[in-house]
Amino acid sequence: MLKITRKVEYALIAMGHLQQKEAGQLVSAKEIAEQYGIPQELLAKTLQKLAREKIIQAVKGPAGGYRIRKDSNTINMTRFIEILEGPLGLMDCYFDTDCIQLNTCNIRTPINRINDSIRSMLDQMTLADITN
Amino acid sequence: MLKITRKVEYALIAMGHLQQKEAGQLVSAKEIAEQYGIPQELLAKTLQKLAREKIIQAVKGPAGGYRIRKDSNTINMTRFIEILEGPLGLMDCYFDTDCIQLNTCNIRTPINRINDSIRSMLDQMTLADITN
DNA sequence: AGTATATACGACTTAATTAGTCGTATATAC
DNA sequence: GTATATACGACTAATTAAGTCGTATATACT
Repeated sequence: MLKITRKVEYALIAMGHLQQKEAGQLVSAKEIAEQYGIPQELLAKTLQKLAREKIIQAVKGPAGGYRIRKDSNTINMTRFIEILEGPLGLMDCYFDTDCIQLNTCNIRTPINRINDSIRSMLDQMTLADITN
Repeated sequence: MLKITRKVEYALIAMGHLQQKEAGQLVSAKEIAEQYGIPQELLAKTLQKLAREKIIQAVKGPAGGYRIRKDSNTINMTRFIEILEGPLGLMDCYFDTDCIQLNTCNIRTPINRINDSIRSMLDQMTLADITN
């Protein structure tokens, strides 16, 4: 509980790695996977998601790979996590409002307050804060 | 991801319910389970854990049940959650230090900083903040 | 043109965690 | 002694996360 998934973990490791490279330098998923001992295909899929959302840039073909964008490290952690894992909330009713217990539930409001706290914390945190 | 488990959810609902009762009044797991439409046995087990840790007081026998203690609502959320779910950290390496990747891992420190932020937030939050 | 290597991506399988159930023991009020 | 409540470990079911596979596409290089 309250754990980050491997997808996010691997993605952060990769972002950290990419940011250490000189601007414009391409690194393949394979290279990163090997260096950190993580499953290549899984890492590839998460990097593809990030590329789709324009967090990083992908280049196909041999000698291709991924590279950082100018604004890559200004993205906040809420967005980053939600790209990879979907909606970020302590309970589903933070997004879905079709809970049967909604009327009797006596903790929805306070839980959502915690939620907001965590979210705003992650909102204010950029990738640069993590990977630098 | 970053979700609270049902155990904690149910426990919070129950605590909220107990706190609404007058001091010393006993409420059975069955009664709470029925009122909020949650599985009785599961709720019972979580309340037992809380009783074992002296968060609430249990009374056996017919007309028995659980009741709030004087200091029940001064407990902080980190402790409350950890009683029910065990160690609370975004990554296992926050507690276990036997990760193979520890040496190559480039995100351990920053992740732990986030961890500390979330923990201290939950540390400063008492049960009363949630259930009142 | 053909080959090697990279991303792209959906479908699938396996592993791990969470949720919920069951059986049995114990305490106690009536 | 019976009914009802907590106590608690063992078990099963359901859900989610982790990882794999197959296939398509782009492209640099020979």
